Order: sequence, then C-alpha cells, then structure tokens
Amino acid sequence: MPKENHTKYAILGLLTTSCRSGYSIKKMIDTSLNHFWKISYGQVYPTLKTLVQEGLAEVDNTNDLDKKEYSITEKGKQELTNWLQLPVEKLSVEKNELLLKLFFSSQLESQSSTFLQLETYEKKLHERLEVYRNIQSSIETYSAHEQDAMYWLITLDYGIKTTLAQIEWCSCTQEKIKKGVKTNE
Amino acid sequence: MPKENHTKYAILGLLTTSCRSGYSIKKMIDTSLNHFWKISYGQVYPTLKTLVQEGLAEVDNTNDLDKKEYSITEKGKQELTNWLQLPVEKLSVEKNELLLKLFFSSQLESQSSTFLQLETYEKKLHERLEVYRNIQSSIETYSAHEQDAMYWLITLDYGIKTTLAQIEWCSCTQEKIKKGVKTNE
DNA sequence: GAAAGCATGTAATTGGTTACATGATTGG
DNA sequence: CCAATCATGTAACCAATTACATGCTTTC
Repeated sequence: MPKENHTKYAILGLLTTSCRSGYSIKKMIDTSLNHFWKISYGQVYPTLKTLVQEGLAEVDNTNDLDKKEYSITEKGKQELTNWLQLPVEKLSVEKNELLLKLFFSSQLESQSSTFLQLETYEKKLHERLEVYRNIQSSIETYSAHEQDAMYWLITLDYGIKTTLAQIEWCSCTQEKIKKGVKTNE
Repeated sequence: MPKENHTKYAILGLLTTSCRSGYSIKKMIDTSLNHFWKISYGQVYPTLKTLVQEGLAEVDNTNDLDKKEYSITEKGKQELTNWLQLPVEKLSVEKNELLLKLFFSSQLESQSSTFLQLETYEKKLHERLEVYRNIQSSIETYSAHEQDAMYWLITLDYGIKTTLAQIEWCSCTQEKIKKGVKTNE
C-alpha cells in the first residue's frame, strides 16, 4: 500500500499560486490554509528539495544564493491534477483534547473546572470565527476576480460553519452541565 | 516547555472505567472515543508499561502470564484529575484532505471530479452520523444510570453537531459549484 | 541603529503507524 | 475443527515538530 504524502501536494499546489519560495509557502499555509493544514520549516525545505529531485518543480537561484525561486513543472502539474482527482479515502479523525477531558470529567468532584474549560474554549472559538470572517471579507473585496477565490471561500465557509456548530455545542453543553448539577443536589 | 503526552492520559482515564487490559483499552477507543481519539497497539502496550514504571498504574499478572490486569493507583488518579483541570491551550487543527483538494480545485478543467468528491464525502458523513446516533441511543437505553454517561453523551453530541454542519456545508457547496459552472458558460 | 520581517536550512527528537510474530480461548 | 476474537508485544519506519544556526533587508 503506497502511502500518499499530502504535504508534498500541499506544497506543489501552492506553487501554482503566487508562492515562489519556501518562506512564502510557509506563510501562506499559516494564514490562508491554517484552519485545515499546517506545516513547519523542517518539512517545507526538505520537501521542496525532493520535489526538484523528482522533476515536479524547478528552482532558480541564479540571482542570489540566499534566495531561491521555485516553480512547478509540467510533470508537477500533471501529478497535482492527478492527485486532486483521487477520491478522499477516509474522514479524518481529529484528536481533540477538550473532548478527551470531558470524556473523563466525572472523575472530578466539582464541575467548576469543566465549566471553565468550556468557557475559555468558546471564547477561543469566537476569536477564530472573527479571523475567518475577516479573511472572508478581504477575499470578497480584493480577490473576487481570481479563479481560485471561489474555492478559497468554500474552504473558509467550512471553517465558519463547523466553528459555529462548535460554539453552539459549547453553550448547549454548559446549560446541560448546569442542569445536571442542579438535579443532583 | 514540558510537552504533555495526551495519549498517556487517555489510557490513564480509561483505567478508571471497566477497561483493565491493553486489548480492551484499544477496543474502547476504537468504539467509544473514535470520533475524537485514536491509538494503535504500538502505543498502548509501551504506554501501559511506562505508567506502571511511573507508579501511576499497577499490573496484576499472577493468574496468567498472557493476560495482564491493570488498575490505576492513587497517584495515577491524582495525576489524571490534575491534568483534567489544566486548561486546553489551543484549538486543534485538523488536517483535512478534502479541503486541501478543494483549495486547489481551480487547477482542474472540469468540476465533475470535485463534485464526485463532495458527493462521496457527504455519503461518508451520513454513515458516520448514523453510527453516532446508534451509539447515542444505546447509551441512553443501557447506560443512562452510569455517572460517566452524561459526559459520553456530550462528546457524542459534539460529533453529531459538527457532522451535521459538515453535511450542510457539503450540499451547500455542491449548489455553489453548480451555479459557478452555469454562470461561466 | 535596533527591531521586525525575510529567508534558508539541519539535527535531534517525538509521536505514532504498520507490519510482524505469537499464542490462547470461544462459539458455531 | 475452524474461524473469530481475545490477547500481548516489538522493530522498523514515517511524519512532523522543535530547537538551533545563520544572515540579509526593510522600516521606524
């Protein structure tokens, strides 16, 4: 079973946008793909190197030894579109520390810390939502003409909708716990 | 910065339930925690060993060399409840292959494969939803009396709500793409 | 002139999976 | 008696993070 390396395709994909250096690829992922992908420099640079070795990307460092300009090759484009069409095999399972803690919360004598957990979590979700909405409106005003824009907005919409669902669950859960405590008293 | 090992606490937490062996811990995670946690045998057994070394768990294999019965110690309980109260530092970022593919979908000439991706994904989400609802009703009928039950239902509710949000996003996105195609023709 | 950001990279380590190996027990 | 499930474990490997090291350029 050949294991597919998604990170490789993430980088390959970003080479089709205006990203040309390892640095800008990392930055792009940290800003525009941050709600469904992340990466470290320790992966970016080695991966770029292997992409060149495999003939999927080319590098131009004629001007400056310290600055490299990468671009995707025809073979690379082929490999990317090929991967894009491969069906997504399985739903991802996100490890969620909050849920893990909640799962064992009956071990705690007082629910006050569980409550606090939910409260701070919800606050963070609201912050995240705000960030998404800001990106959304900035894409809508500045990049609406680009052909990628529609798909970028779609992935953002996913982030917004699932975050909203989590926020709802958060406040709903706080209510439940409040009631649970009352009936046990 | 001491790195916390969540997997260790997952196992420690399960030792407070009726799980007593590495095998049953793995099984429990695969069934009841599967929407927010997963683990492999390659982690379970070594972790149990270190838990015993750290004095957080005890092992009893007097009856049978091949079967070991683990239990949590007082020190282990202390460490668990301590961890439960530590605030969750950051929202998790789930790597999502479907979103990664969608993000670069403008590279494809035809949107038919993007459509297919969304369709099969939505189908999988519906299957997942069904599974969650089955677990939900089985907890409600068989384990409602247990003190853990409430928290188990809460984590399940999270799964159900976020899955519903994803399903809605899926059909919504399919509509958008349909319209996008039409206006470009 | 200092700080922030641009820019590239490696080595050590961690967290985790996969494949492999073994064998007992239970139910049809 | 055979298949499924129960049960334990290791070694090789992979993906990824972290910490470290270096130096340039732009902006205040």
